[in-house]
Amino acid sequence: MNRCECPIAHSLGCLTNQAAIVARTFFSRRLELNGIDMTIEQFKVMVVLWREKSSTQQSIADFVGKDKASIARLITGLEKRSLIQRNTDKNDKRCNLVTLTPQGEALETPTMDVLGEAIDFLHKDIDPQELEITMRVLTHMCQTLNTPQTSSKESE
Amino acid sequence: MNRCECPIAHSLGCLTNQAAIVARTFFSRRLELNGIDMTIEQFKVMVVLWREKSSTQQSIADFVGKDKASIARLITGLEKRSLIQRNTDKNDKRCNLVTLTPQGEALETPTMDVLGEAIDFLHKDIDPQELEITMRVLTHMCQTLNTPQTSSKESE
DNA sequence: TATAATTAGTTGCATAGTCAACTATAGGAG
DNA sequence: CTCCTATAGTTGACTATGCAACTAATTATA
Repeated sequence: MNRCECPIAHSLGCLTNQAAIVARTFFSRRLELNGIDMTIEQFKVMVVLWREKSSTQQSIADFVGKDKASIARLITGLEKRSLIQRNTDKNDKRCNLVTLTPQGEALETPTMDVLGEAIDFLHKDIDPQELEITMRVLTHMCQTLNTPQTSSKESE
Repeated sequence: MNRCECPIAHSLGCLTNQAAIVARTFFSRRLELNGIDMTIEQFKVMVVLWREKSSTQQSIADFVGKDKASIARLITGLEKRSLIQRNTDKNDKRCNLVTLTPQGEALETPTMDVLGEAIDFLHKDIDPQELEITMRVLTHMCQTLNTPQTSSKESE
């Protein structure tokens, strides 16, 4: 049974959701097939660290758009896999400074290669102009729906 | 910090994911603001039941594209909220026939109204032609990536 | 300076998803 | 009729999410 079979798939909301699920599953399997033991969420955290080298948990949370509790648990998972280290910041003892281990650093190239291949595979038979329009519409969608919905509790 | 800030947001995969998250959050808040105590996943199950009136768990799973374990737990949640009933099928005792309670039926109109409003809000300032292209690209994406990835274990 | 407010992180709770192992039922082959 | 297989559902383990309550550290303020 096709995964796009959802009876309310005729809205952008539902369709993006289905597309996101298949994209996640696809990339996740790609990582697995290439022997990379990393979930997609952990991957996102790693992307931030590969760029920033060192970061607090809160700032990672801001980057990937999740709350600090989720990040704390993801970090714990990455720590178990020995891909990152967590150390208290000496200047601000509230903060943990998250840094890569050598193993974590070593995974950058192979992992980003898998990402590149996955993106190529996905983009290759989409008309460039239509792709561009789609990206624009989705970006617009993120911005529109991200606006707090005047529920008086996110007014700040 | 904007939720589309993910540093790898320049692929369709990542963008769809972000868009899906904001769409889910948006709709979820809409339901909440309208006093409808239902998660999005539960909502999807309800949509199937509003159409089919009665369904086995497996067939719901096929419709919404999740595995039977997920559906079993969603159904349990809906049962706790007294929106559905679970009864063994007399003709095939392996199956549970899931049916709506009066409360579950009564929620159809208000809930679908919220969905309609949410879709209108989302679609209203998107060019119809660009919307159509986007839907087509996303549908194509679902089909392309859904194909088993020749990993020799999904060969059947 | 002492108190209040803010910020970073952790933890518990509820929901959700996948996979795998399991039970019970059903249906087909011999 | 018995055995084998397939199917429906349940449950446990693991990962993930968001919210809220909590601690510890920091900063602002009175």
